[in-house]
Amino acid sequence: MQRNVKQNWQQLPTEFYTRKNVMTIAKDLLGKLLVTRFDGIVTAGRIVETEAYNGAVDKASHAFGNRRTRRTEIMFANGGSAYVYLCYGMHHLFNVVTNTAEIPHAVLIRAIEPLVGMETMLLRTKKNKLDHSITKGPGNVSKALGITTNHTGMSLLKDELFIADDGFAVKRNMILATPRIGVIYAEEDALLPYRFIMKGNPYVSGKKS
DNA sequence: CTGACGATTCACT
DNA sequence: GTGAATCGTCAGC
Repeated sequence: MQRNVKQNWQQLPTEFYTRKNVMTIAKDLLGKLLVTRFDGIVTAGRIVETEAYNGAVDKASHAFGNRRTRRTEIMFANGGSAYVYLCYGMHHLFNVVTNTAEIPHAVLIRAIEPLVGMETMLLRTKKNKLDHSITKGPGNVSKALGITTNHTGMSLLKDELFIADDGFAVKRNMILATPRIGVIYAEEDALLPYRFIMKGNPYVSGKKS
């Protein structure tokens, strides 16, 4: 499998995550690499779809109204940690905690384009063919990269689970902002353009292949 | 302790 | 387009 892979990427520093505007961070995460190195096995992909969750004032956020529970506690930590939770009893959704302590911002990574460790991704997802479905949608991203709720709270500044910049340049006209997926319960906040996608990328979730 | 439900996915009509 | 799978979390009693 993938061991000792050459790293021409630079891990994002804490200052990337502690910024105050979560929509800006969600946009800046497009084009970056989400990397896992569990048991020495590297898998990575380029982020092509994200969603911002704007903390206490966002009805779509688990931390709306500063609601603190065992599950959401990590969102109140300083930026740069993982928030992973179980959705529908079977899907592990990976989020990046942002802003400083006590401000529960987060960015959901909804899709990546596989770059490193595709064989491992195929094993984890029990697929035998590398098609777009392997990392399209937040549940599939976590499955392919081996991320589970056991990783919630993990620091993104260490070397098991992190995000990196490989110099890939994302131009403004490559990005599209849309309403978020699956948050109709959020009433007026459901329509906010807090979802960011790389225009035309085949790994972006939603309609068409 | 109990029940309702979800930041989803996939197979099937 | 519709519905099942599947279980941790959380509000309410």
